[in-house]
Amino acid sequence: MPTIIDTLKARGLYEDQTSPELDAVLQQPTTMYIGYDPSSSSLQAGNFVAIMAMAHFQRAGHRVIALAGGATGLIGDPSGKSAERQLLTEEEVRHNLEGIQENLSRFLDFNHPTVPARLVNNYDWFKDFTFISFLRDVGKHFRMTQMLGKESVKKRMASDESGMSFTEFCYQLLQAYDFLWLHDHEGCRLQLGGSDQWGNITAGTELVRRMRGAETFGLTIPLVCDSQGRKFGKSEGNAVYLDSKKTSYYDFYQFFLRTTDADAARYLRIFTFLPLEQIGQLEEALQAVPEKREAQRVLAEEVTRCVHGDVGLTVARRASEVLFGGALDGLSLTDLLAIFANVPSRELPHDAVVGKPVLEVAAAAGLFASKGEARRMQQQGGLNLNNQRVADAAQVFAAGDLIEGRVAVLRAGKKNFCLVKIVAT
RNA sequence: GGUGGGGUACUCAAGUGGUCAACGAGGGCAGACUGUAAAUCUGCUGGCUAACGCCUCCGAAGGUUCGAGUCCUUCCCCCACCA
Repeated sequence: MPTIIDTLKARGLYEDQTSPELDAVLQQPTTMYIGYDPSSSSLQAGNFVAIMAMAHFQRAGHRVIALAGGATGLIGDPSGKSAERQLLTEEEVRHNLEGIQENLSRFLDFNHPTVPARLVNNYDWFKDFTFISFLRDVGKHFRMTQMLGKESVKKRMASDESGMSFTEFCYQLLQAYDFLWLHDHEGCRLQLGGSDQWGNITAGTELVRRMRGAETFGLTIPLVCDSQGRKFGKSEGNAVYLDSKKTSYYDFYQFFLRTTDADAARYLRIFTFLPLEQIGQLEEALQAVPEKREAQRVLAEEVTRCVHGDVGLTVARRASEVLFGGALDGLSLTDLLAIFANVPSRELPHDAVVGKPVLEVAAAAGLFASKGEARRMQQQGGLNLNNQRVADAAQVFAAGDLIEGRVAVLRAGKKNFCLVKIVAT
């Protein structure tokens, strides 16, 4: 019978493991955990890879624990960072944890009859830990040479401009202790993480071995990049979030729909639960008739449905059809509002819109940061009103441009839409 | 605490008295071509302005000067080594 490791490998979710014996251990249901950084109130598409790996574990009958780094988030992980990072306040972290919990609930079954997922916060076991007892009980088991030998530490020490603070240096102790705590209290034997977490994970297995004489394991998943080698999950310079308040259904769907051919099949394996045979077929279809973009479409639909449900998918799909369909003429106000419910909009008084230059309205609506930016965009032919190019810089917003006297659709470039709604003054 | 090196726009990075809203590269955005792809080509990338131009900007605050990113003083921060 294929193990969870075989599944992960086949889907491109496997990078490395600490010991070959892990394969045998995973023949039995095992408790594993993965840590999330609460530096944002919503998980990003970048966290997606880890979440999928975790979901595969749960589907394979293992017990999964999501660890929110409420305490470690107050310190900051130096791994993969070139510079010291900003510290979050305790309130910020608390707020962010709530959002993360909500995000995770869409992938993990917290009510599973036999192996319900758990969410824990390491602040709970760190908050009453005193510095002295931590040094005595935990610090004793760490050797300086090993700590200094960590890749994340070495890199920073060798850097000309960044260096590293004691606080960040201690991060690995905290993460190692997490593993120990979960081992003791939850019977956790495996930590999963991104490949940049290798050093922190081995610090944990090492600590458990020294203090408890027990063997624990680590498994890393690859850092997913696009075919250009760029880190996955950035769109127009902004991260793609799982929270629809931060990234709309529409933008979320579009992000996946715009996937490059070269990445489509790989993303399908990583980000969906579709059977590998079906993905193989989509891959062939993409070769044969690339312009149909079938693989991208399925990818966008699957992922959007998983994260935002059927409702989110419907909204995103309808908006996409309309926005890439041409003229908006036949649409009623009700339709428009429904379609654009999830697209950025701005409410403006009638007087600030009708009779004003379109450029000014576009800037006021928040489509551009300044009038100058709006002008540049217009000059380059990238400004559209109701899907019609604004060719004249001096064009004035006419009353007739308002659909049913209430809304108008502004667009910058191909894909940045903004709905202007008129409010009564 | 001492010595040396740094802090310039989204990032990297030039710039050592005027020609600097600040070279260059990357990134980003837009247009053309396409398939909402890739590649390619072109343009844009501090604010206000139709434009002339005005304003803000080079870690912070003062100062010298007709004129300062560039010189001086003090302060803050980062890095390395030493104590």
